[in-house]
Formats: sequence, C-alpha cells, structure tokens
Amino acid sequence: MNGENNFFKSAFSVDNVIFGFDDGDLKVLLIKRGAAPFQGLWALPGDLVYPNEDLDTAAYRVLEELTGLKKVYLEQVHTFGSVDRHPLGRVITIAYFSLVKISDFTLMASSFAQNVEWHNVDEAMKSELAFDHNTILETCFNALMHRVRIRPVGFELLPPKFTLTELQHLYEAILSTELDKRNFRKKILSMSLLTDIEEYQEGVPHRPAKLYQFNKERYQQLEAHGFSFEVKESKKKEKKKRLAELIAQ
Amino acid sequence: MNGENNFFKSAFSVDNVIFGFDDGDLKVLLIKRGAAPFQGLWALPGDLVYPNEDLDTAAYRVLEELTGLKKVYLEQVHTFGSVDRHPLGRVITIAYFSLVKISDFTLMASSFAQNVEWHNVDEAMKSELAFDHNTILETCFNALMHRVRIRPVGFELLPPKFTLTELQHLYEAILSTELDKRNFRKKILSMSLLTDIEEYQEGVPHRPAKLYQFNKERYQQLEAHGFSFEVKESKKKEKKKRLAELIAQ
DNA sequence: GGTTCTTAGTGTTTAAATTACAGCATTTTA
DNA sequence: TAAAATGCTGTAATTTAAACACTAAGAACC
Repeated sequence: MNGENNFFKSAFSVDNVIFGFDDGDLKVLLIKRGAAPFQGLWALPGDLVYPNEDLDTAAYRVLEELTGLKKVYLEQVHTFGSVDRHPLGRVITIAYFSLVKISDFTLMASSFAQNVEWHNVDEAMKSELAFDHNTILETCFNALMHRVRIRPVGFELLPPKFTLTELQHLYEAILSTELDKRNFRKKILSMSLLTDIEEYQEGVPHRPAKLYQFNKERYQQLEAHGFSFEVKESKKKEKKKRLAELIAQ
Repeated sequence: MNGENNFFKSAFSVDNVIFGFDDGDLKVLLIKRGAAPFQGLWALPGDLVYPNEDLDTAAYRVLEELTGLKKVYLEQVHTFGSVDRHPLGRVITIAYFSLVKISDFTLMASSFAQNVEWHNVDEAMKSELAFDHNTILETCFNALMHRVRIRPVGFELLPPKFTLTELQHLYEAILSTELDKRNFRKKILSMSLLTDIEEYQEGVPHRPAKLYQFNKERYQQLEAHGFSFEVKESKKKEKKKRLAELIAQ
C-alpha cells in the first residue's frame, strides 16, 4: 500500500473463480491483464463492488458480463484482505466460485474475447497469477472439492443430459482420485437423484451410453427429509496401512 | 444507506461470534449496545478494520480487547455486505467465530463488564440482535456444527483436562443431538487422540471420572498421514424410515 | 457401617455400508 | 465378420455403525 493515489483509500471487490468441465478436464476461466499492475499476467475475473450493490449481486454481474450467463451456481468462499494484497491501495476482495456448463456459451460473445481463456485448473494453480489470485484459486478449488462431496453441485458443470461415465470423470477430476466404476454407479443410482430419460448418446464410435438427468426436485424433496448426499474418495488402502503402522508406534 | 454522514462512505468491519461452553451449555459472548443505532440491543463484538490492519489481525484484536485472550481458535466464516445492513452507511463485515475456554478468563477484566454477557446460543438466536447479527450468529453456528464434525476443534472449548462425559456433552450441545455413550467413547478413544493422564476428577459427589488431554501433536501426525476426524450425529432411524417411504413412492 | 444415590465404565451382537474385483454386451469402423 | 472401444452388471469379504444393559466406585445420608 503506497500513497500514489490518495483518493483510493479503501475499497472492496469480488473475484470469481469460474469452473467449467470439458472433456474430462476441470477448467477455470482467466483473463489476461491488459494494464498495470500485473500487466500480461492471468487473473481471476473480478470488479469493484458498486456503492449500492450487494456482494452477491456484484459477483453475478461479473459473471454475466463475462459469459452472458445468468442462472449459474455461485457461492461465496472467503474474503482476502491482507494490507498489501493490492499494490495501489487497500482493497479487500470477496472470493466466489461458480460452476458453469461450458457448452452453454461461447466466450466470443465477450468483448475481451482474446484475453479470456479456459485454463486447466492444475496448470493455472502452478502458474503465476496476478495479485494473490493463486491463493484465491487454491482456496476456491479446495472449497469445490469439499462441496462436491457433500452437495450434488457437480451437475452444474455438466450438460443437462449426461452419461454416468461423464459424471464419474467429473468427480475424478475434482477429487483427483480414481473411482471404481461399479461402486460409483451403484452409489449414485441408489440415491435415486437421476432420471433415466431412455435416451442414448449419438455419434460416438462405440456402444452409446444411456443419458441421465439430475432430478433437482427429487433432491430437494429428499434433502428436506434428512437425506444427505455424500461421495467419498477411494484409495484408502495405503492410507490405512500407514495409519496402522503409526498407531502401532 | 441514508446520506446522514457523507464522510462515512464505505468501510469494513469484523464481527466475532465467540463461543464458550459451560456446564453442558453452548454460549456466545454478546455486548449490549450503549448507543444508537440499536441502542440497548445485544450485538456481536466487532470493530472497524484499521487501514493498516489485516482482517485476521482485526478479529484477534477484537477478541483480545474483550477477553484478554490471545491464543484462541479463530476462523473466518462469511462476509455480509447487504447495501442496507448498516443504517449509517455502507459497511460490509467479515464474520469470524472463535472458540474459547470460558474458564480461562473473567469478563470482569474488561471495561465494559456490565454490558458483556455470555448468552445461551439457542436463546440468543431467538432474541432480536442488533444489525444483521441474527443472521451472522446463525451462519457461524452452522459453521461450528460443521467444523466440529470434521475437525477436532471441540477441544478448544474445554479445559485442558476433561472427562469423556464432558466431551460428549459438548458434542451433544453443538450438534443438538444425543449420542450413545458406549459408541461415542469407543469411537473417540479409537482415534488415539486423547492422552490418559492417570488423573481423576476431584470434589464430585460420585465416582470420579478419568481426565484426558487432547494430544494435538498426535493429531497433526495422524492428519499428515491421511487420517480424517469425523463425528457423526445419531438419530438416523427416523430419517431412514421416512426416506425409505419416500423412495418407495 | 451399610444403604442409597449418582455418575463412570465396559462388550457383544446385528445390520448396513464399503470395498474389491472380471467378463460379457453393444455399437462403430475397417 | 473381426477388431476396437466403451457400456454395463453382481457377489463375496471386510469394515463400520448401531443397538443395547449391567456392574463399579465414590459420596452422602442414616
């Protein structure tokens, strides 16, 4: 925080970690900064919150301006406010993550088309982003990993009709793990949250898979009755072995 | 947001939901407001964040000024920023919860002694608090319920030496549930996170219980090896019955 | 000193959930 | 019609969770 700009005493912004899922890959939408500070680096989309604007509204606005999408999953995650996180003054930022269906929009619609890109999440986390956006991205990714295990939000990243294999790949990408196909299907189907629409994939060079839809009404119904969604990671064997050794001293 | 005070354009504050546990009861520390707005109502302790102060630092400061305690568990939960949440201007607030051992301090040390009180959490949630503090309290209580199930933070609310029954009562108070004594003890002890210090309660009018200490080093060791703490609520019978009916249509 | 009161402490059986694991089925393409 | 690719299915073994009731120890009272 230097004194360069006295007018700019303190402000708050929102930053949005927009996740998408494409071809087995978890992605995040980044913008290349055209101006200082951090010119040329990739950054999370965000903006200052207007004086008469609620925080969530600001987050939705950023998202809509960038993608044209209105009805998307959005969740506040954490607020970052280190004194020196913004080189031009005191700006705290409220971080959100949102989940969008990549197929729902073309980035070209945006005026910054050239400077907006989907990045693989792992690679984005390893590369240098503007401001403290590496920290924000990591925090939001962890939040997503956590959410996806206890709420059926993964569907927000898939097209309305999807196959069980696509759903499994989604979970595997987010949780960085491998899941057993049979057990996964058994578990998911036993929740009766998916509607079998009696349709099949088309144009695939192999046996086409059944398509399913997420049944949101059903979920809300079940949830109201105490049902709790939960997907676990696997790979417990090694962990347990190590643990057993440890306990045995 | 009215124009009464133009200087006060926008600011950010921290509010702290300070939980304590006493005699089987989960409590929250509230301050009675001495001045408008909301004069006479109970409110969460909080303060504006200084221009050169990090958010967490501000939260710790509020806590220390009020209780004299420095090393306490503190966690950011959510940021509240409705345009009209503060009648004097735009103030967004970052909410924290902290867990303190009530026995560690006397409120009398504080200058506002008379206006600071521990309130039963359930009652506080039902009563009218200043600003949007009902919402904040509820959000933080939910966050606590959640945290306590997946991280061993409950110990922060107990004295260093405690009995298994006290620990169970703590969980029952936070999760609003009843736990089976034998299953609870079996589960907790099987985690080998407690040190049996070979001491017993004194001055109780019945058979004295063994005292235990939480072994933090052990926990960190286990955690690093993939161990995951988890305490579940009980009462699944009714839920499952209802669920079964529902699935059967 | 013994009876009563109160909380501490302990194991087993049953049910449910999770895990591991492999081969046949269906479609497209060559 | 053979090969390639992915879809799809069930059972047995293990682990975890759930239900449940009596004896033990000390304090208080008579």
